Amino acid sequence: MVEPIRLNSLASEVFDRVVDAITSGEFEPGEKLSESNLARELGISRGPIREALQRLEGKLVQRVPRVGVRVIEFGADELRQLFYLREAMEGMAARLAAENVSDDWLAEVEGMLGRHGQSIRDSHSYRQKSTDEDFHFAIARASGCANIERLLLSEVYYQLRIHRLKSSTRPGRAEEALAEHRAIFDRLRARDPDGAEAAMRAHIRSARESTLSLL
Amino acid sequence: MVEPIRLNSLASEVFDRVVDAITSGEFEPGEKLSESNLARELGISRGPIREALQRLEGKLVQRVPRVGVRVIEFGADELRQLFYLREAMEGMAARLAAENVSDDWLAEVEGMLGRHGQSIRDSHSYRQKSTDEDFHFAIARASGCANIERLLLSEVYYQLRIHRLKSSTRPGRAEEALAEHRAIFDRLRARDPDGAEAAMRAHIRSARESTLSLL
DNA sequence: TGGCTGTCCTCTGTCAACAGTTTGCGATCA
DNA sequence: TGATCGCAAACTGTTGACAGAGGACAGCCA
Repeated sequence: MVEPIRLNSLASEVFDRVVDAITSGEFEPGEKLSESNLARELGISRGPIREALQRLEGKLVQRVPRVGVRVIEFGADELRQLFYLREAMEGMAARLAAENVSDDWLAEVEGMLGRHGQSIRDSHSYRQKSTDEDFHFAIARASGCANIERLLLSEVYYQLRIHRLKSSTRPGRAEEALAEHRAIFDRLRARDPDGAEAAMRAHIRSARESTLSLL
Repeated sequence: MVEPIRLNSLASEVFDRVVDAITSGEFEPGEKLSESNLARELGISRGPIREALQRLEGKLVQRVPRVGVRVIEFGADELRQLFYLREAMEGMAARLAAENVSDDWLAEVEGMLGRHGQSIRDSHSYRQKSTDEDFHFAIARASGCANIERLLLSEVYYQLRIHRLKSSTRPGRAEEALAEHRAIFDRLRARDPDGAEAAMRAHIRSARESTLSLL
């Protein structure tokens, strides 16, 4: 079988690069992103740059008409509101997932949780490396609700990554979070929608408290 | 005080016009929107058109790379998922609003509900004319959560309008909805977050059932 | 007759350039 | 000395043009 030729548009390429640059801290919050400069640095014209920056608007950057685009700034208020949104959407995702999950999915996620436990015992941190390993993303996928999956990815998780860049987690929080994940998983395996939503919302409230108490 | 000069960008103008055209039925679901054609018809270049269409991506249109943009098509599945998202976000909005609302806000919304009641007695329909008169939008505003307000507006309400274009409501649904709105309002006035969220979610589930049963 | 192929036209993705606006800096004046 | 004004540079919003890809249609071959 022949490999299909991957013809990413320049705009998508720029989009990915800017997301990486922002979520890795290369571009700092509040920093101005000039279309002309980016175009010069990347060696392309301003069109694709404009397109990529516009796709990021409201997610990772803010635009001021006739002035330009800056990396979003993140205060305690914004962070709290982000957790509210997350609680609402992920709670619903967990509810829907509880109605949908297959035995295969449960087995896979159980393995993931086992690896997470091992990782914590090794390093006492709980940083997910890839989205495939992300428990929350797995539930969003399993919800079968394309809207929720898309919005969580594009509106919530990107912004969360910005915050995680410059904040540490409370000692012991990793173990707590894993225990809460196991509680959610337990309700998913029991196919208990109410319980799954309640467990997920409790988990996210707990993460919110833990995060905000450190500011 | 001098009125600030309103200098809308062409892209915003096009955005508004395309939203109107789609939500009013001038552009039908599935119809292809050609950048070149729109540019010719509106007498401007393709840049602002591209920008406007891109802002609508995922909301009212879908883009296929190298092919173009079509008006989003709306099946029963998509509609159900839209109601799930709505239930999650508006439920949370009602909860937050119950913690935030001022007496002034309550008085204003009580007046709005009174007008809605009158409108139903007159015409037996429950079509909101403007967003200012929209009960749900008022709650989203009152939540004080900018994220939720923005996403409800841009992701949910636009799509709902498409659906309402070509679907009738069950006889008697208007009265039901108003009664449910009053129940939500009652919990808001009592500053009861749990009750407000529960009432809102019950209302949206009820709307979902009523809507889907007609397909 | 049915499917494949080549051609033409239109459209999207990208680029380079122009006009008007914002911003920063230096000069001017009280 | 401090604030204001004017100018120049840089940037955004917009335009028109070009290259390559997709789609329609007619002609060709089995």
